[in-house]
Amino acid sequence: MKKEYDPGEIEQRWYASWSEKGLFHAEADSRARGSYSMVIPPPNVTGVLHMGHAMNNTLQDILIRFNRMEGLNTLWVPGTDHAGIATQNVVEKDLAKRGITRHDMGRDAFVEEVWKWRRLHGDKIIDQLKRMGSSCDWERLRFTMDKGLSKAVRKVFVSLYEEGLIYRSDYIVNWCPRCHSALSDLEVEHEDEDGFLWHMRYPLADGSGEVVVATTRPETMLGDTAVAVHPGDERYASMIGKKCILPFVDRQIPIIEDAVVDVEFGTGAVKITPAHDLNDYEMGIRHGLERIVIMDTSGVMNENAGPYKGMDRFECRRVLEHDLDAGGFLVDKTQYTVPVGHCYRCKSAIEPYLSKQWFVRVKPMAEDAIMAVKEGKTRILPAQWEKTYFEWMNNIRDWCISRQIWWGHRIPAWFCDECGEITVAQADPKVCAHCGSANIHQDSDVLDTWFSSALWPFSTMGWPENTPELKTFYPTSVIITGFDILFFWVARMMMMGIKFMGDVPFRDVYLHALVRDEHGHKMSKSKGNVVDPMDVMDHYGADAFRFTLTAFAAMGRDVRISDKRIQGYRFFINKIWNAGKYVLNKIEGFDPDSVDCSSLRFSLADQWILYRLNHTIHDTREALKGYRYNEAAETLYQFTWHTLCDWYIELSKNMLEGEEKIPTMWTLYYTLKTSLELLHPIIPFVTEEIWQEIPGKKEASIMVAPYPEVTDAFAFADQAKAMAFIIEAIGKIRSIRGETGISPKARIDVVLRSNDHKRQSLFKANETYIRELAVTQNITFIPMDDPRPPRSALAVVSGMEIYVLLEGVLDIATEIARLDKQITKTTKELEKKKKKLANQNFLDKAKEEVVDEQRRLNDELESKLGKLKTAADLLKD
RNA sequence: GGGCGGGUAGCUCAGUUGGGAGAGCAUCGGCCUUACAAGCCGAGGGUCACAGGUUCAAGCCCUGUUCCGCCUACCA
Repeated sequence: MKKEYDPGEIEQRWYASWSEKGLFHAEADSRARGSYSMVIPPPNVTGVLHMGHAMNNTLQDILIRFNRMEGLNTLWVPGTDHAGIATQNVVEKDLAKRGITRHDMGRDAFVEEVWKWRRLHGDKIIDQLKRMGSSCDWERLRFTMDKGLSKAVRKVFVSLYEEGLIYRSDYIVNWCPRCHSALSDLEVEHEDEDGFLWHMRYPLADGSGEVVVATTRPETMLGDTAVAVHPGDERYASMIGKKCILPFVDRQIPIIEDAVVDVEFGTGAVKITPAHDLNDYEMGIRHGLERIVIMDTSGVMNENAGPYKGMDRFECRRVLEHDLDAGGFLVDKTQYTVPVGHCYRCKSAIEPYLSKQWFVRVKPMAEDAIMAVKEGKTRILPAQWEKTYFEWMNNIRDWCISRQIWWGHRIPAWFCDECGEITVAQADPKVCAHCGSANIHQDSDVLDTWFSSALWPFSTMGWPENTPELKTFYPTSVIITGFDILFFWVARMMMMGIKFMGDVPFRDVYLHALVRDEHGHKMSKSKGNVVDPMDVMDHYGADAFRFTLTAFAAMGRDVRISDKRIQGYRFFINKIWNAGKYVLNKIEGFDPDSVDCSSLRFSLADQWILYRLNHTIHDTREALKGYRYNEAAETLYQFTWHTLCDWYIELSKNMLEGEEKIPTMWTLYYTLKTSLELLHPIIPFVTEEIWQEIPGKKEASIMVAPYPEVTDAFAFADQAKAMAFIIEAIGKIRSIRGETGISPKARIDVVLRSNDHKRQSLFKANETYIRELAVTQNITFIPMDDPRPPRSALAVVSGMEIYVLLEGVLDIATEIARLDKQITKTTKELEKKKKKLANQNFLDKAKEEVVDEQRRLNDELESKLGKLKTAADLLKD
């Protein structure tokens, strides 16, 4: 084995090996062992791996590998998402470089171009996931525009349509004038911007006065069809029913009353533009108002805008303001913060726009999805997200699913040019279902990308066929994803899964945090703070990267990735490597299969590490089962480095001779192997590399080795406690050495003074540990009747005093100072304890075991303090 | 406007039934001890945002204040 761990070559080699052996594959066999399944949140096919993916896939892979080692029939379905608008934008940009627009090509050619793009670049992110070690079943790789998935999409659309849950209607939608498409409410990002509130006057038609309205969007006045005031607003009572004149377009519009109007806001009179504002649209329906669309699909003013026709909407605003002012219509203009919606893809300002769109009536499905969580059929973790889920589900509005783009699932609806009716069908119809005319054409819109994603947990398993996959693996065990797509995706999968499969799509939902930069800022290209996971892996290896993400994945908290931290865990990987190297070297030629471990005479140190290992197994398993990733990582880090390496391996160096040799070799072998298996789900590569070198009979890969289980055979609680005393003593002696500046090489003499015979014999029997790890020479045991050794440093442990003889080793003054420091510290602690125990209420009301514990600690501190004081006095004389 | 999360060591963060405040990095001192200097041994450092309350006991539970972040919203 090489001196330093080199991840690059090793990671590549093992991934290929696992793949060749078919270890990622799961068969759909419901008779087999229990099953465990997951579907990947499909990354955009245009995507490149970012920190979010890295986090997401690491957490998934850990659970997949853990459960696979548990012996479950474990499936992880991978795939990619066609990502309608995003992908179309990418390909359009590509074409633009060649001076071509999609309109030059036409729809069919453009769609073919996107497929071509996908074939060329679409698997990049898949390769990156492999680089991370993701153990997906690649034989089952799916794409949301696959034949099978497209079939599922059509089936769902047609069913919902027939049930009346999908309908087509005029409505105000979020329109992106750049993408030329409607967007769902979720695809709009709101942001407060500095704007203005314009007050403008509309003269009354009968010349009896004027009404002043306030608006943040003066250009929409061109589409006004009413002015509304609150019922009973005395200021305007006399105007109700009258008409006012809209400047520039000279339209007469009524003044109406509606309870929605806020008396306090602005002038208490609001202009109503039913075709360009949702509120106004709804008010328009209530009052039967005309709807005048004043812009085209690019946000350019149309013929209804009269003299402003042909102007961009923002240019129109500027010109109109000038004209209003010039015409004496502008009363006031004040600074005002206004929330503006932006397209989540291209960031253009969203235009509320009246158009005909397809919608899903989601209320009934939302109710079932709420019930499923309330009844515990699906658990949402961390639990605080449940509330958010309910909140959204309860206030859900119909889902606009049509998009005016070309890349995506075409809506399976055909319009009849003869009778005007709509035919919705799974198979492309030849004639209109209503009048039989062959003169039909398909709706040009495609479906919202999330429509197909909503079906992902069952469409990837072959639905609508009744496949063995569905039987074996549905519902999936858990979905792991970022909280940012709880509504986009998780909620909709819940609705669709319950609707079409009759059961929830997953038992658990685990929502992880966002990965941010080290200062807590969201990573973005414009900020230039993006850390590329591929760079990280090039530098530190996939294992170090995965371990970092895991250690940071505390439930419900943002993750701040920092280079330093990754480096720290890179060192940890190297530490494991070196421990492996040490153990393998020491057990060379050792055949673990020839040893019956139940007949081995384990040393105290052996028993101690086996006991600690048992605990580590328990804690790690519990943490993983509870999605407490950071705890699992922390537990294993502490055990491997600070228990196994710092203590046991050091202790083992003096136990590889004589009768201790075989038990020590076995313990080294066993502890290393088990630790690697425990670590494998988090850091698959380095663990496999070392594990393969371990002697003895074992599985073809650590990937399919059984995950370690707690065993009664190592329930060495008493021995572990005894060893802990020795470790404590070694620590105390080392501390004295360190603090008083005794040379690390100087073998010192130590006197252990105690009347505790058991303790004395324990230390006598295990003298070697102290001699080697605390670098001592003579260790003398004396009873409490014997006088304290003069000119010595003192450390107090429970039931024993430890004296380090200083004669000729160092200056007494240093030790006096050291003791004084400890006396101060101990006195403080003791005071706190005394105060507590002096409180009668505490003694009366606290649990008995708590009081006893406090008394014990008090006594211990008291005795320690006394000893320290005596020792200090002695030295001062 | 509504909702959620957070404020713990210089930095990044743990701390799940309330009972002696932790880790990593950074800092300081000492070590090339034959697995590892990407390492080993030792040390220093915190009125757990602030103010109240509950309790024998609060980083943890309750109320209020404040600061930061996020989500959500049809206040023109």
